[in-house]
Amino acid sequence: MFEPVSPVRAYERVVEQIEEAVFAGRLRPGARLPSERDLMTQFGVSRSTVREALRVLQSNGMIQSRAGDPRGPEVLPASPKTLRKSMSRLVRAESMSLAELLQFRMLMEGSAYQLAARLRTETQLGEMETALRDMADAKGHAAFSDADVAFHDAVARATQNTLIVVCSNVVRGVVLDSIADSLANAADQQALMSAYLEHHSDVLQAIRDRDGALAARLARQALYDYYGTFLPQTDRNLLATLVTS
Amino acid sequence: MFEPVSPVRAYERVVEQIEEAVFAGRLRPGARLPSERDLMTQFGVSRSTVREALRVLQSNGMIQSRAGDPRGPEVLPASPKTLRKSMSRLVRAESMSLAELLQFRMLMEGSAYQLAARLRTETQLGEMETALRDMADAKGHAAFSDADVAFHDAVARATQNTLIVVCSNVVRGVVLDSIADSLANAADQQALMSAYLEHHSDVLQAIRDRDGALAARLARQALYDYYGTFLPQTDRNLLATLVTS
DNA sequence: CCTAGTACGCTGGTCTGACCAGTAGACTTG
DNA sequence: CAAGTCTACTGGTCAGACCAGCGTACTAGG
Repeated sequence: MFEPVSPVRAYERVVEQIEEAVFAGRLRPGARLPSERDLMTQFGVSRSTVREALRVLQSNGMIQSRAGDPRGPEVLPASPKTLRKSMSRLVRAESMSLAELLQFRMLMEGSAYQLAARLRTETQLGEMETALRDMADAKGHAAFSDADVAFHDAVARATQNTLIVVCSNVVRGVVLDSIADSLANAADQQALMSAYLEHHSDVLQAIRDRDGALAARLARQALYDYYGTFLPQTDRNLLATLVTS
Repeated sequence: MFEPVSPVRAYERVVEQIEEAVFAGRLRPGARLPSERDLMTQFGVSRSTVREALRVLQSNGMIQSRAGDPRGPEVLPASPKTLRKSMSRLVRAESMSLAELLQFRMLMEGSAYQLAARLRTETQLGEMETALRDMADAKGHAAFSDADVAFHDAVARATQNTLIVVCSNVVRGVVLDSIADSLANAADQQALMSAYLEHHSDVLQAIRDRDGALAARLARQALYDYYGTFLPQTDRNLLATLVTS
């Protein structure tokens, strides 16, 4: 019949007020908050309380403070970093398998590529081509990976859906988080990379042809071939059925 | 050539150590941390530092503390709550439209339903039927919504992919966050609900028949019909093309 | 003997006041 | 006018204090 109530701590109200100001646009990214000592008089609380509030905001990625900077804490632009952090955390806590992550990514990226094939503009096609060329020219693993990210981002942007862009990015990051070391030690990196590259040029062609179904299938195939090598056989079989569907 | 370094604050190391203990399983959900005064001697820092560390952990949803409880701060089980919070935050900050959210949900849920149709067991089919019956029997909006959640969860679980379960849940939550008020004031709630219900029983039949493509299409259709009424016409047209693809 | 009620010892939440290293910008110096 | 120095303030940390709130152990009453 009634809802349980919990006491509202002082620092929570400080957080709320600052959050509200950010969301309402009164505090834009790049703006500076008053110093802790100013905030403490403005809110009428002690510095410890202000500091705990700022700590929360900082851990949420909303502000950043540097010791000594007379300009005060900086309001940061929204970033998917915290999203990625909390997803990574959950993946670890629930001990999700790489197979699950990969399956999810295949599903999501498949849908995204299908949509992208339909909506892509010539400009975006150009971005994808550039990224692909960068991948081919890449010397080290880092450069290759950067170009890869650029390619996927270009495709995601072609969907004209910000949430798809963000989530693709985040999920890719989470997959990489949980595989980074295996990837670095992979025996036949070179072969893997060139196969991956070839797949992507096929994907690009499908997107150019506005063949969404094909683009989706090829994207799933590329993921399967690239990351599947790190999976145990049983998981690999499970994902194989996803490639063609 | 070199990476920029930032000074590591004391409270960050405290956070790291406690996080590490949680991830390594040395601190399981339900366990209690030492009191702040104990932690301060164990870490060799002041109470303010300990408190700022605990504040960060609390805002990440890893612990919870109650004033006066002699058992100390409680380690919480991992929960998608923070994931939802950070996604909601991002949606607001990037001012994503409802159309984008819905499009994303249609894509993701479509894929999930397709997979669920293939993998569902008889038990899960039973869970879906129960949820559907609860929806039909539901008196108020709250009960209806609860049963709806149960249905979607049952389908998500049928995919046997934890990440799909979590993300479906989160995205549904985010959509509801950004529409809750419109939904409550909807003129023809009753008609909307009964149409929604009918769609779901069709979806269930498709899942029962293991017809993934149909299940996906019907799921997208249901979302479109239900939430589409809250969209401006142009956005609605955009999503309409998604339903049949 | 058991139960109801109370008192205690601790908890977290908040405040005060202090010190330090670090930074930006004004200020001085060549 | 450019180089370097100085200073006033910043955030990070510490110490010590007080309060309300919670469990528990103890006590008084049945």
